[in-house]
Amino acid sequence: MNATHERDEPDAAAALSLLQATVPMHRRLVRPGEAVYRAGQSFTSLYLVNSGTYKIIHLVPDGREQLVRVHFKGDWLGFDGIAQGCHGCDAIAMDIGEVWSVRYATLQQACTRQTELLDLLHGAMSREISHDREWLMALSTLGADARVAEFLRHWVEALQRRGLRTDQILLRLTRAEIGSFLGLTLESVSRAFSRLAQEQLVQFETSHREVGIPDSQALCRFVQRSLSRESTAAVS
Amino acid sequence: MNATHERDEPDAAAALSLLQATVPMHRRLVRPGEAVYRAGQSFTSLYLVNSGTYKIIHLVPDGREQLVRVHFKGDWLGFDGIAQGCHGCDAIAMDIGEVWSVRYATLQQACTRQTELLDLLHGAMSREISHDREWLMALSTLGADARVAEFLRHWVEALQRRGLRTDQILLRLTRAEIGSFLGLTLESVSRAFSRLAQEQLVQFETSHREVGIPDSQALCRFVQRSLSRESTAAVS
DNA sequence: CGTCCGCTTGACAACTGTCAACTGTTGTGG
DNA sequence: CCACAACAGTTGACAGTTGTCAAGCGGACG
Repeated sequence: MNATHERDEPDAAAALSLLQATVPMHRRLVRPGEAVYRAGQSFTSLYLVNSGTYKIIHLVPDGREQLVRVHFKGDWLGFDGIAQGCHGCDAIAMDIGEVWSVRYATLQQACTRQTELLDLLHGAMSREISHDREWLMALSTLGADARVAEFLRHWVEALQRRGLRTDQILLRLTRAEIGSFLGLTLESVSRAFSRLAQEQLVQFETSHREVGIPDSQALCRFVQRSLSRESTAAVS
Repeated sequence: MNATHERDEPDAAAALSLLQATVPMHRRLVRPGEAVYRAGQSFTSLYLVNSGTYKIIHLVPDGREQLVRVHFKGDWLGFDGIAQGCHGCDAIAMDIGEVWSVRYATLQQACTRQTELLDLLHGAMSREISHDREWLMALSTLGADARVAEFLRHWVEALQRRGLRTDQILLRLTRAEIGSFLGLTLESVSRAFSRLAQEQLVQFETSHREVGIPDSQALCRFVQRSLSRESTAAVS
């Protein structure tokens, strides 16, 4: 599939094989735009991503939608439902993919026997919490250009951990969706992309969704510089 | 202590008594400014808050600090450490309080025997994820005034769930700390408070840290109104 | 009593949102 | 095959919000 010979993220591979070995689950194929689950739907199962890309969105009454998060292979979907008993967001497939659904009750019982499974689950939830916190901090400290750069950096990092190519990434999101995630308007996202392109940090080919990343390190440096310039919102 | 005769949040009380009954733990008293754990410190234990208020902060190299979250009785501290093996933030006591520390390895073993404990833990982590997501959305959609209102609303809600008085709350945070949490400058926070006071949504007594909330419902309405006015950052 | 610190307020600058025009692509139907 | 509409994206001009800088107030504490 790619130049690195399917060297998937260790965690992702381990999670998938362990789950396959210990718990009964249901493989489900999804098509672009199809929902894995929807907000309000009662919580019964967790979903482990085997392939594809998924967006978590929150629908506001007006019909507008807010992008909350993007998930890749090895990620779990649906943790938000455990506490409340129903899901708070929609999980939508962005391309053809496969999720493995596991009944939560079953998983719970399996956890009492398999400590590795418990580790796996807690690790995934913990990572989810850390990830959300990183974004909380990013949103409260970074300006528009740096937010878009950080968005790309995270995407690249996610692909990197899964052994996929990172010099050319395909965002299956509109500018408006990216903006709704970053707290910006679509125009601000577009301008940010233009400025990043001017600084040679990204390149656009024929499609505006395909982003060339010549040097992912340079993106990190850009975000770091932006952080150190902003003495903003700091204490003493 | 208060008019409602110590009617604590059911969840919090249940969590505390269940933990006490099933797992060996260490009661630890903390004083204002004392750290429960610090960023970089290796992860060994989780901490369940028995009393007091705690802030989770992230220290940036420059010595500046970023407020990430505030915790109350019944909340767990330290989930972010599970995946990475060390804590990513500092947890600092804001007043005198008591936390119950439980070795994670021990807790894990106990979970294999006590399903209720597993439920409890997963519920807490799930709630943490939902909570962070709510704030992600708030930060990307709300203006300055609404963010401050939302901040107060959350604080009130947290006290309400624990059966404490909510008409008069004591923020143990400076304007700068609130600002760092909300992605605003201390001046913007101050101005937002002034505008909320003008609209009779809050009242300030002698101290600027004591906030009177005559009608917490009105705060909700204010945030809702603010949301519907902003067709911002929406998709189609 | 004086200093330090947290808070408020004002004036101005910078950034982002709003509105509008325009380009380019895609898909549909004549 | 072309005309057309629909849609994603870019760009410019301008307005609104928030950040920056500066001044001043008042309580806490030595």
